[in-house]
Amino acid sequence: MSAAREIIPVHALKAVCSTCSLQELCLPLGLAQEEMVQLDDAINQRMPVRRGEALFRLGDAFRSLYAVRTGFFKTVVVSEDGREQVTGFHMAGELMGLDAFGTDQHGCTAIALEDCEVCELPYHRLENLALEIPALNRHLYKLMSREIIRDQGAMLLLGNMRAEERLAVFLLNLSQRMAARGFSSRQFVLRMTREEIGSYLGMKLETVSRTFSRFQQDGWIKVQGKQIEVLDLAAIKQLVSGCIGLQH
Amino acid sequence: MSAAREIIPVHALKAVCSTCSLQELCLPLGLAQEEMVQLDDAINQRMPVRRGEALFRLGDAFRSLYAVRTGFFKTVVVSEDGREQVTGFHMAGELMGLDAFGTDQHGCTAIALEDCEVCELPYHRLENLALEIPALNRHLYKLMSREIIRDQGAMLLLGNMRAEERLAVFLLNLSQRMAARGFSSRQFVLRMTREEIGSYLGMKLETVSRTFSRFQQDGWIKVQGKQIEVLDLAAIKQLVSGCIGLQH
DNA sequence: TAATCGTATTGACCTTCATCAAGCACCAAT
DNA sequence: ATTGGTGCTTGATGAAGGTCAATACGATTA
Repeated sequence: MSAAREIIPVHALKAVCSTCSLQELCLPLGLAQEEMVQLDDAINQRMPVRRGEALFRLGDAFRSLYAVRTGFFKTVVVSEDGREQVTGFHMAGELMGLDAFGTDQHGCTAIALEDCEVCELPYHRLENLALEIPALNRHLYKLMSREIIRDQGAMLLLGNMRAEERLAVFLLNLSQRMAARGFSSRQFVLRMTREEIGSYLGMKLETVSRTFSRFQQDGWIKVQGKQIEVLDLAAIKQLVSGCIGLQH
Repeated sequence: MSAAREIIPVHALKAVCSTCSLQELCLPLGLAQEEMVQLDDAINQRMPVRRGEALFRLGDAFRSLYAVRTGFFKTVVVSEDGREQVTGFHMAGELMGLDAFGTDQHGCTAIALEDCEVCELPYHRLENLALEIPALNRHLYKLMSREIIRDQGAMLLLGNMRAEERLAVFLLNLSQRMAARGFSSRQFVLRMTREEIGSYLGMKLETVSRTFSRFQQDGWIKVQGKQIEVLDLAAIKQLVSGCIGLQH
């Protein structure tokens, strides 16, 4: 990304929400054409983030929301003694920073799990625009409440489900989100380590590994390191039937 | 709701945020006097809810936010097969329904754990008012992001902590919230059952009970059914030092 | 006062998962 | 090709907490 980027004239970086393929998954969902053009003006485009880098850190001053354009992020909360909990994984079209929206500090740390590109949405511009465009304001409410519901689903998962069920929910959720972006829902690459999956699901990396192996023995999936192939979707769904999932 | 409410003249139910003692904990926090009067107009006052009744249910059409005036609520999510997860406990000054704000359906069920009174904040009025009063709009953002952070704290708790730590965090959190409302932080009555505590903390009611007993043996608290007395706050804080808490 | 129902406590036992440990696979850098 | 690093797999063992069950308590109603 980087090298070529310097050459592109600034105006070419503008006006993108209105033509962006991620519209339907992202912030401008449901805006009228002219409103979307207004939104374009409020956005800083195509900020690259390299693998391993933090886009923002817990405690940083909150200035902007970020939308993932390409790549994959994790968000984490770190406790004083260093224990780390992954609070979510974020892919193209998803917003990060909502947990700080309207406050002055970020509430988590966002780290790129591969080379990424994000759109920056400066808070003050977004706020002003939202006051002018009721549909946008309402959409922001909606995105935040969706985030709350998603977290509550995760609480249910962490509080009530066994290791097998957790991992099944995780796989299904990932598979659905891949499908929503036009990728295969049967075959995909995990961008995160076993340890990160474990942290998110409240189990140890060894248990994640063992559970993957068991799913493979049962013929439900094929695992080769980070490469996952779903062989028996029905069986996995069966396992989690009756559980509330991790919607996104 | 019922009997007594019909008799009270409507004007007597109005104009309260501006004089309500819960201001500092509730929605109008930080509003100017005149803005608060505008808010008064948008609010329906003093809706009673009897113990055991649902204020709203998961799937109900979302029409209003509710602020607890007096009493104590739990919110729960129910999975298809009937498993129930308590997602939060709510006391005076706290808002319920934020997880549905801007959407059309409630995302959880709110049940009164004792006889309660709530203020109803109809969504359409609140939305219109927020578009007029930027400070109110921003405060709504802030309340929602605080809810997200609270849930993420709960995820950390459910994913990383042992039973003792969870219960300690729970007690400390409750104690602080009592103090913030002018009640004793050393002595209070649990409004919820052991099973509800367990559901919230991701453990079984027997484990809750055993852990309470152990705390009592250690001389940290005195338990008599629902009556709790905190004897050694420092010891409890020590136990959770290094854990991210359940802020509220 | 007794009877009943929901709630709480406590014990005995068992399952699940964490922990500790060893070895392997893969990639990057020299 | 060799070395080192990081991440993954798998096994053996133990601890934490779940499950089942018996009993007690406490509030409400008969």
